[in-house]
Amino acid sequence: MTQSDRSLQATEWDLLEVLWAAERATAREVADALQARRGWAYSTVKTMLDRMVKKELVDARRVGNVWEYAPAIARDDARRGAWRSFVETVFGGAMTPALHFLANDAKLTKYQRQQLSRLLDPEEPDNV
Amino acid sequence: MTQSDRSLQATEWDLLEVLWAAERATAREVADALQARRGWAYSTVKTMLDRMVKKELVDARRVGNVWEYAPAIARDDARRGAWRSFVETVFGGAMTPALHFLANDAKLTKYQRQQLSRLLDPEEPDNV
DNA sequence: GTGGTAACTCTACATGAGTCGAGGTTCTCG
DNA sequence: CGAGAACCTCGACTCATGTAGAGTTACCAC
Repeated sequence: MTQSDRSLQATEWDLLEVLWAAERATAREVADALQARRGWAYSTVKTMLDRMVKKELVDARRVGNVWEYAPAIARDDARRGAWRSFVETVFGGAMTPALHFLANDAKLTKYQRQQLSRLLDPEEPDNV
Repeated sequence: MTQSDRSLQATEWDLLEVLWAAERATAREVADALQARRGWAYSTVKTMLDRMVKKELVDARRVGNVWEYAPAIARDDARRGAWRSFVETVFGGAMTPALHFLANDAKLTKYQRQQLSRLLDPEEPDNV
């Protein structure tokens, strides 16, 4: 249950990025951060934060007369979820074709391929 | 321009899958295919198809008194676009962290890692 | 205690996705 | 030709997302 199914919206990622970076932040802080790079008004950010609280994507707590928000989900979990849902919608959930695509058709540069390859086969193949 | 920016919706993938598989199909055929696996009514499918025509995701042509639809974009292009937008929203567009994630945190099975590794390093490294 | 300022709440509206039902048009075949 | 079936068009409704202004409250400095 909770929120783990529905994958995040692009804007939700934006908000969460700020929170992951800050650990926690007041609505105003988040708003300022996003005001800079997205031009959103305070109330826009506040609304989004509150809606995300309802979805259990962020936690809110009142500190004095100010609201403080913190991410309710871990970035890695969010990323895994996004990857899962990517494979799900784009490849009908089939991992093999997805990997095949990445290796052959994703238009990675030579360097990126090497990089990925190296990451997959580390010199010291131990710690699982 | 055209549609290449906005990434496809999950339902749009469903519709397109049918069209990619069939090369082209009448509204009714698409509707039947999706009726089976999704329970959508004919008019639902028709509406979606027509909206997708407007977005230039599919082509439509009248054959006799029936509409025929065909994909307007290639599946591989759609997949590349989806991958691009995945990296964009989930990793802020940074490919390196994205690859790092895939190699380390995506919870691939050992077999899948091997598979990917093999795909990246083919025996015959020639035809670019 | 009063004004100013920062923060908050509430309500609202537009757009897009998702979802049809009702009713009109066109074949088709007896 | 007439009845049914098959197909299509239109309008419509709900919910989520994106976006924010206006008005209200809380707090601080004087």
